[in-house]
Amino acid sequence: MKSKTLSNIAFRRHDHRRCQQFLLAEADQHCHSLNLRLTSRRRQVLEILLGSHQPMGAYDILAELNRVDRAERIAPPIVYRALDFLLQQGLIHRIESRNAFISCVQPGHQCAAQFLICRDCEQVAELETHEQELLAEADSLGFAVDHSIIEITGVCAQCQKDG
Amino acid sequence: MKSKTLSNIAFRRHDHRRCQQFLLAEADQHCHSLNLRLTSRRRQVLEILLGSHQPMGAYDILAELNRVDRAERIAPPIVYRALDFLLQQGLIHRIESRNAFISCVQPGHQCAAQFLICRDCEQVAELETHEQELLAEADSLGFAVDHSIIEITGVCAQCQKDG
DNA sequence: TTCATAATGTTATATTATAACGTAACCAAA
DNA sequence: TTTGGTTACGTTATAATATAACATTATGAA
Repeated sequence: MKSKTLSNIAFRRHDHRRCQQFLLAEADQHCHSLNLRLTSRRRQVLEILLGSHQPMGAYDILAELNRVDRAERIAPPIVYRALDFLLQQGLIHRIESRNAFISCVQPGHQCAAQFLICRDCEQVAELETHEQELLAEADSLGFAVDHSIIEITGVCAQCQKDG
Repeated sequence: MKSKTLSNIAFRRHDHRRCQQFLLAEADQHCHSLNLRLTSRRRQVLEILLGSHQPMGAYDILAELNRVDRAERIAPPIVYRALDFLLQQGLIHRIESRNAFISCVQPGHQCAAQFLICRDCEQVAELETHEQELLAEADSLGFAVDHSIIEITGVCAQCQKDG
């Protein structure tokens, strides 16, 4: 239990709206500084994810878009393209074991993230710890790492109490 | 780089047939000792996966079943059920980031496995290392771990040479 | 043999994701 | 300010992955 940065926002109280605004501003700045376009669609999808702090499926996001914008009938590729962009920029993560997406609580930190996923309340906590050992190990095998996925499923403290 | 057990079978030469026979025998024994039935369907699916040492999609397995058994027309649920059984017994793993399945090279070792996935040759190496720190961390948050997924994507040494 | 259970088989359908192609917005250079 | 290249968006259709629901068959204990 050495250097540990815990960001288990999902499992704590916090000022949701404020957090959301802060992360949106960070996203704006990130894209602006790289001369990338955080278009209204992309921003809209990011806002939806930020409004949740829980993983959402692509089709959940789609439904939300269509709920808000009742005139249009938005189709899957639009959502998937926005998600791809946000993933590439490290503004969101994909939870592989859930086919779902969640906003990143620490954009710009290289986002080699780890998740604790409660199978009861479905909340997800994002950790940011030393995975150096693991990566060093890959390295010692001559394996050039692009991307790592660490997803730990179980039952969170709250659900254990409630259960 | 402390205690390391490397089983990157995919990235080494080995006697494939012998390895396959050994793992099948282990599976038989495992199920027998727990009074579980490694039925012919389950065994058939395991054999297909053992014959590959690479991840296969459920529909790849399905196609293989239908290729072998030309009389029948096997449907998806049959494959998924066999896969579920084999997963529960820790005889195979699911690679979440690929929607694919691969035989476990160390059945019975609790199988908290980690994978190095080459995005070039698509080979997968299974590591078995200390993920104790990570699990200890989850524990320190009061999180009761069921299952952990660690999947690292990149380029293997061989493909770096070839590339 | 009979019954309960577990496993398999079958049909239909749900869920997740992408291919392919056309249109609109953006922006730099003429 | 047009032109043309590029990037993003929109649309239709369909591919790939997975499961629900229910019928049938096999297994094994009473």
